Amino acid sequence: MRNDTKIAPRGRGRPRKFDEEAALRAASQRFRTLGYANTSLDELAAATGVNRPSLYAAFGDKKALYLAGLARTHAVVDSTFVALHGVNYPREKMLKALFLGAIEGFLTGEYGPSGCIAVNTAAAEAVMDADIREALAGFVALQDGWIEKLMVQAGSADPRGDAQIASSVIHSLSTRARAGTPRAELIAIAKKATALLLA
Amino acid sequence: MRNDTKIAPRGRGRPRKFDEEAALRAASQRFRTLGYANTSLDELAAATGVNRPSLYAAFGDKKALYLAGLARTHAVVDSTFVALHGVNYPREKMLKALFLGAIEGFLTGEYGPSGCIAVNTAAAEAVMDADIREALAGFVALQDGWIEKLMVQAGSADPRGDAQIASSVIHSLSTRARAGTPRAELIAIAKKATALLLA
DNA sequence: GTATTTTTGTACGATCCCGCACAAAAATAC
DNA sequence: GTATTTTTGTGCGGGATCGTACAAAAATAC
Repeated sequence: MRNDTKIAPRGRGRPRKFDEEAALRAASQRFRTLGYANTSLDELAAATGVNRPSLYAAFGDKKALYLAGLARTHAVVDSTFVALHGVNYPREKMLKALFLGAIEGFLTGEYGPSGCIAVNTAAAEAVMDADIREALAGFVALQDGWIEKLMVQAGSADPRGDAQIASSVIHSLSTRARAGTPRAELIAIAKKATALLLA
Repeated sequence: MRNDTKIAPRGRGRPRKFDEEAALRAASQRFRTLGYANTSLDELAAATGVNRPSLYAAFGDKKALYLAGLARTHAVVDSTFVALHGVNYPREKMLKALFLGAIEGFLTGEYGPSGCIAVNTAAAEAVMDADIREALAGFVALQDGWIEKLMVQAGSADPRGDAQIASSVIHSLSTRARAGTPRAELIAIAKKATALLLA
């Protein structure tokens, strides 16, 4: 296995042994699998290969690391939407790509289908933690907003409403994936949603 | 405030000081607000008025108490669907009652809108804990199944598909409520979903 | 009134976990 | 080569948490 993620030189002191982006990716993976509250810093240190003090130095405390992971995922999702918007598919093909892409992502996971980190782990913390609640709201808004753009592009008569429904179905696909629903049923739901939105 | 929830006599030893159902309700409330992993037994003891050893004696460990709370909520939801099925509304009225009832429930909470305990707290544990995952799957199936029955009753041409979409929108309404989405927007989404399902 | 049974409530031990202190290590600057 | 700077990694202290042991309390059975 290659691990060539080189690190930008930092000028003076001892060079970092880890790649910040890779560590963030590993930490996010762990948070997504275990949930925020169940993920200990020891596990994060083990998963990232970075010991606790270095994690603190690089990211701050546990919550800051989690929020950084959410922000990274936010950026990844955003660029995915940029790409999908770029190809300019007709309505049906766009919906298909949207739903099926989401499903495949949601079926991913270290120990089984894990859905969306925001919908399925941030939500648990959202009532008592305003920062995480805002991050979750930001995710929802990102998805709603982009799908609305896609709907406009595809000539929807009610882009906002159609986007809210498509986005909602995606939320549910995330929950269902995590509940163990098999791929075939997720795809059936996506097909039905597509049919309703095209009618 | 009245508290007349009397306790069934238990025959021999010292009588219980608490009502099992009331304790379960209080515990579930706390789990819903804080999430499973964030809820300590000390908090549960404080919220229920039952000290830890008595909680263990009555329900078993923390997970058993949580699962009992989910089961109780499951039963409550089930009886709600029984009632909704009993009134035999026409399609539009039925969908309105379904969505608006869900929204009002999701906006409930000790410290702000808390959504559905299963969708928003069980999901976080679902990847690593098979018991909780099954409980979540049971919730999803309960809702899908009942809404399908309602769709049949209301004369839907595709009861299964329509039910899956309606159910999915409800999942998302739960997530959105927890993210802080205001009631008006939740209602707008419900209206749009109703329109699509009636088309 | 005595024995039995069940619940209560205090107290405890063991574990886990977070966040940081501190010295060693590894680089650059001069 | 010496000083400076930054990261590493061990190790620790305080605190929270889970689950249980054990004696006191409160009821019934005889």
